[in-house]
Amino acid sequence: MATAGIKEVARHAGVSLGTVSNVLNRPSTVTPTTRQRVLDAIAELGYVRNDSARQLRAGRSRTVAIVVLDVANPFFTDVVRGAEQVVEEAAAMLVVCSSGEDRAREHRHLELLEEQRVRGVLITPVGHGVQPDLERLHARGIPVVLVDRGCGQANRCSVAVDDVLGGRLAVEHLLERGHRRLAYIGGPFAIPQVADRHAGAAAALADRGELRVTQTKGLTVAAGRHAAADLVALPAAARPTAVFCANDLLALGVLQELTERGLRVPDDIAIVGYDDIEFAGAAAVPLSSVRQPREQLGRTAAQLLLEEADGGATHQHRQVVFQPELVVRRSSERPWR
Amino acid sequence: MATAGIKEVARHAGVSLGTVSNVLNRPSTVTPTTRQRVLDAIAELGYVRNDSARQLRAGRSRTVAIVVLDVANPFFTDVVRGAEQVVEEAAAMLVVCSSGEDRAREHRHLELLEEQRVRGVLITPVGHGVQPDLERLHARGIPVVLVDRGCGQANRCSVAVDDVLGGRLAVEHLLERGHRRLAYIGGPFAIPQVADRHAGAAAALADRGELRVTQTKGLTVAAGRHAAADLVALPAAARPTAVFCANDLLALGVLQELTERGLRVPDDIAIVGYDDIEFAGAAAVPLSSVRQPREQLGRTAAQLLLEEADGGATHQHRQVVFQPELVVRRSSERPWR
DNA sequence: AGCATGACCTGAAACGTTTCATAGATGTTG
DNA sequence: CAACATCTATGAAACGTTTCAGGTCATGCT
Repeated sequence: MATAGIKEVARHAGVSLGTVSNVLNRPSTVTPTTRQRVLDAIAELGYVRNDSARQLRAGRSRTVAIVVLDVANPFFTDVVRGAEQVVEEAAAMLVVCSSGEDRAREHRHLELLEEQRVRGVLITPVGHGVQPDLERLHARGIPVVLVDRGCGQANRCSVAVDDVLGGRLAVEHLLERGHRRLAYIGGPFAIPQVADRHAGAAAALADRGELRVTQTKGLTVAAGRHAAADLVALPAAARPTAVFCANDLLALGVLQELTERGLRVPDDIAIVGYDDIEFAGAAAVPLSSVRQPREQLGRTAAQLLLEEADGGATHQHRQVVFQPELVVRRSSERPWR
Repeated sequence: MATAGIKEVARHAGVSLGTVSNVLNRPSTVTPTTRQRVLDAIAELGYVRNDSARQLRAGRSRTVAIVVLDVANPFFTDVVRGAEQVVEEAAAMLVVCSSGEDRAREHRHLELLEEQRVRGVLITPVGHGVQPDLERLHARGIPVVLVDRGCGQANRCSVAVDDVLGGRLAVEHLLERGHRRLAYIGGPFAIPQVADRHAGAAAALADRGELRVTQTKGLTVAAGRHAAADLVALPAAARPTAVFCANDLLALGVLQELTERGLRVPDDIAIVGYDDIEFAGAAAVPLSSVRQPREQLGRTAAQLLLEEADGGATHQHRQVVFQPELVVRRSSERPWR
């Protein structure tokens, strides 16, 4: 099934190689008659461009890559959707790779992408130190945009969401509803998001109330149930009246455990989660949650990337920080008492 | 930043072009001394293979594509994860495209993939009729494996899950728990999955009970709440004692609405969902659900694809059908009455 | 008629690999 | 020592495009 090339098309249409190429790439420079003859030949032979050859000649490809921590994580799938929109608009192709939080896999992916001479890479890197892989890509002229990670230096573009602000929004809302004994559930604190959300919460609270911190081992429903069990065990007078969770999964776990142990949400304890995943609004008690502009994160990242890829030297690196937004639902709606 | 090629490496190491290529592709045929010299040169120049050139020469690429209906759908993300495992094991790359249920986008993706001369395509096609696009790919020698769609003809590989069996499992479970008045909630019936699950349910029930069917407009939480409202309106004596939903989202909606209207699950009404999404087990009342082997679907599809791509003429097309599995949780656990 | 202009088309060169027939060197055998 | 086998290394050819410096020809101008 070895496919016909431009050469055969040319012979078939009785024109030269260059003319066929012109029909394909600069149709206006070819006489309508000739053009039609070529197009007919193309249709007849079922000719399909060979992208490898085209790229080889061009020196770079028309694909953009996005490397996420986990393809199955709803946060990233939304980011991917956003990026997809922009990339497709630019007639390019988005390839999605997932590192699975594994440095080695991330490395392998980046190697392959480099061999493919991709136009650019959107990435949420594993870990936070220096990123020799990314430095190398950049040095090779492949633009890199950090996603959901700020970057200290100004030598790169990045898009992120202000997690400190997110924490602040949640706590300000709870204060405003009259809560004074709050709890923060989240962990491990090595994850910057977890630490930032806490920092924002603590700062907002200042000395207007107390914040009980429960560190969890992960951001899962199970961890949430576990942490909630501690709260239940407290004497009612000392028990926080509202819980802010680093994540909706934790919040769902907390909700589940509290309900099961006979505490009512929001009557006995209010809950605010983070991420506003699809199921936050569909929970037994619809969850208040801090929403991140996920698709927009992806769109903006892709825009910055294409801008850098096309703009070349004139490009100014930018660090974009989005603001999260609090979505209030039943789990924290009513004023306390 | 135009990168050094094999040629520069050769000059730098004082050997010929072919030798460098040999070091890269058949290291054993090169003397250790020479090999080392070449490797040093490669390291020093920061040489990186150019995949376009390699592919051009080879005539085919090392990437496999998967085209799904929606990247953000948990079902597909799991399928992708499965496929990823197999493809990466084969030192190939998986590119994920999403058609967004849109024929035109699907078409565009397939065109691009064809231009890239991908090694093969895993696809859940939009719609169900004949697929000229797929025929064309196949005719061009690009293997195509259908995912989550059986295929009548035997001229293709496919992997799917037996939805009729899934419906049967759910209803048999409910019968066994003593339920006799059942409801099926799902729609639109134009979706084969919805129709098949219903068919299985109806067949399993036969004349052992009655099945009230409520058609929904979609498979969403909102649709579930809406459908549940109808049930609540029924006089208690006529009300089904158990509901089987075509989908977990529907089931979550039903659960939410029933709870809100004062009906207890599972005491007043039992629920069985379908898909066993992550949140099924984390719902207010953990949901029983029919689980599909999603990752395995992806793995098997990828295996079939690679087999076809490598096996060439000797390849036998296969239609694999997996069996779903019922996961019983609190929403339907207890015997009725 | 002579010439410049433009419109259209041509074909060779280059992109960076891999492959393969062959040359050269070294070792082995009778 | 000749003949032969084995092991390494060589460099030209080919893969399918795009680009670009020209070539050809009709047209309009002087």
